[in-house]
Amino acid sequence: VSHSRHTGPTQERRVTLTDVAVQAGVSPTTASYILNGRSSQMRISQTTQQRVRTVAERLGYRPNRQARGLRTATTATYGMISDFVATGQFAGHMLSGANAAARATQHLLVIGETEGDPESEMRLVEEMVDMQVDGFLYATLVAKEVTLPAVLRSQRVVLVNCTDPASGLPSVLPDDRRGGMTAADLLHGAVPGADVFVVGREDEPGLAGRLRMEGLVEALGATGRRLAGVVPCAWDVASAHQAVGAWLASGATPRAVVCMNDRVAMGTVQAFAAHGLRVPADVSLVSFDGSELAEWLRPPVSSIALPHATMGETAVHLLSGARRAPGDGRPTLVPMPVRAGGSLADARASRGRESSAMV
Amino acid sequence: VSHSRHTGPTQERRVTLTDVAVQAGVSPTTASYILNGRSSQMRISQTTQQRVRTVAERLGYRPNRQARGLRTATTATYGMISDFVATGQFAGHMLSGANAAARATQHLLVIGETEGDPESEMRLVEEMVDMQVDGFLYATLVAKEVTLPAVLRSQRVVLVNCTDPASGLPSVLPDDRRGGMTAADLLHGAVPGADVFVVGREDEPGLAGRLRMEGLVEALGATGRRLAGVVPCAWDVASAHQAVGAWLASGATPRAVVCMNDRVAMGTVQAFAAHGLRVPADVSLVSFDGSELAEWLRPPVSSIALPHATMGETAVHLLSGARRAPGDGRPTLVPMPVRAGGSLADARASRGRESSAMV
DNA sequence: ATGAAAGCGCTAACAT
DNA sequence: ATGTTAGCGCTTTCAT
Repeated sequence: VSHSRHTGPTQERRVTLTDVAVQAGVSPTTASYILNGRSSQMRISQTTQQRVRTVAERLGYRPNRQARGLRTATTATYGMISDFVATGQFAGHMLSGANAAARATQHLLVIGETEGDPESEMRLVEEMVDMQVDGFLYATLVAKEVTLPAVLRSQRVVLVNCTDPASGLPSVLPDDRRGGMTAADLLHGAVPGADVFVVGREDEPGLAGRLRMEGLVEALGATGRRLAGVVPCAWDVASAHQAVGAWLASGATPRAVVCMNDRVAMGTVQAFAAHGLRVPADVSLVSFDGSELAEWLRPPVSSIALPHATMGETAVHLLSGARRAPGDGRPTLVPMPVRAGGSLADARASRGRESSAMV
Repeated sequence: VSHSRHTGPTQERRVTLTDVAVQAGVSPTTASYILNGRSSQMRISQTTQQRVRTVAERLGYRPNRQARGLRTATTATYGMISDFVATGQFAGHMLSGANAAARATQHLLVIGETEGDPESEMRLVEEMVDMQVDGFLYATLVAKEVTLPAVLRSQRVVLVNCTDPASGLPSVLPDDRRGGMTAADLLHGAVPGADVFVVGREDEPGLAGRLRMEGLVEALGATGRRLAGVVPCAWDVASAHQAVGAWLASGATPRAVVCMNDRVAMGTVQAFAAHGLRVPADVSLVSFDGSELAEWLRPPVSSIALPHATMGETAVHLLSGARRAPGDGRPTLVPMPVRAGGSLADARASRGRESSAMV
């Protein structure tokens, strides 16, 4: 090995497979087989294997992924196209889950934020295709139906938090319908007889509102109840605060409320506080999202969580594992776990203490 | 063009540079120069240029980035190593800013979440080095001093939201010190004579607490005031709620408060409400972070924002532009903009109306 | 049980 | 003003 000239720093050349082969006294072919763990099918002697491995280790050999990729037309990377990654913590959780799952198969994640711009989206996808990512995650901030951009049609792709029903492409969605049922069950457990109200418009953009409502109504029906009413408002703090405030001012005295998301829950809690309604003593509350915000409220609000991390993971598994499942087309639904807070009355406590000791 | 056999779908081969060259009747070299916009220095005739471009367009030619990369030891990607991307919305904003800046130079972003595990971090970096990313962004959730992992020493790298003082490596940090001064100024404008209190421990992990405090004290001093006191608590909602509650219960009647972050502000506001203190009529409030949470509080809290998106952008510019600025070693400080809420008293209104019309 | 040789698609010296 | 040639580092078919 020649030394660099004494001017300037040594520009270390990376160790190549050939370097290893030469040092170990074998051909690159042999070295390649051994280092890729295919030596058994090739019947290479134990001693040679050991020698090559040792040399590789000593030299600190690391394969050049571009060279390998050029040969195999793969990259060990997945591309993730998302409309919004800066808004809320949802994208972060999805990314986190997807990243973890990708790591488990030695893959890296390339990301791109489109900001909802089709032009930008197209360019992003094209560049990722050019670099030969092994597959795409196509994610949206809000759960909804989409039409997959044309450039992605010919790619291996899994939709996350969205579906393209027409295409039958694999997709991963939160199970909002069942989530709605869970909400009903939780309130039933807390305030058995009570009328149930919903805060938040059903027809907010996206699938969530409709599905949660469906599940809620169905579960209520199963125990012979009906939805007592909806306080319509946009799914944000200020709207909920205002709408619930007006509702209470008009004389409402709710005992069981479902909030369409945690921001709505925050506005609702603010309005309750302003009207002297105590949670959960006077009114029980359950919400959706499972964000940190729910924990921060007084009392912490029980929330049915959007399982973004799990969705990210699941999507990557779909992408990597299962040989393109026989295009059954039905979305993979991920259950929404309950993040328990203190916003649900303890039915046992209010019904009397016959059944359990005090806590 | 030959058709595929009638069994199975057509496996379209990608158009290569050679395809274009052949179709245009030139050599790959010529085509390469033209399509890379270097035809002028090579003195290639206008007609040839036009012809090649047309053919490339017609064939839908797209360069194979791995092939190019193998040749140039380049990838047009940056690697971003972050400890936590799922926690809070900060990582999302940084990613978003970094992504936007990277896009502007045709670069893609490869991300990796280490979860604070050095082992995982090392592997992530190694894999990114193997794929020959053109540079690294090394980011932390909490602003702090770090020691750059050894594997990254030899790489082009910019630290984001952290510094490695010993190394003199380029880094980007929020200007928390000046942010502290801004807080003092805002309160001075709102309740000129009032004693100023801080909620939140100064020695929370990370640089932010100390710097904000420094700036605050300095700015107070500049107008002949002192910090009236600190309500020490962890930087989260529950701690702040509890600590401020106890403080008020002991008889405190603050008129000007700085909260160390928006979660602390939330707890503080909750405690104020519980004690009948109105914001901003009774007490003025300013906070740090500039998160959505601040907007959601009643009233919205004025917050000095962590400029994560700008930091991400800046870091990418540092990485791509400036030929490794003469290792001056001082961090690039990004200003923290004020996100105005309604938590600051209007001093003019309370002092009388001589100076301005009512709004 | 191992090696020679070809080639992935591109760029860049070096010819003309 | 354009073409020839070599080679980036790896995998893989085919020989031996």
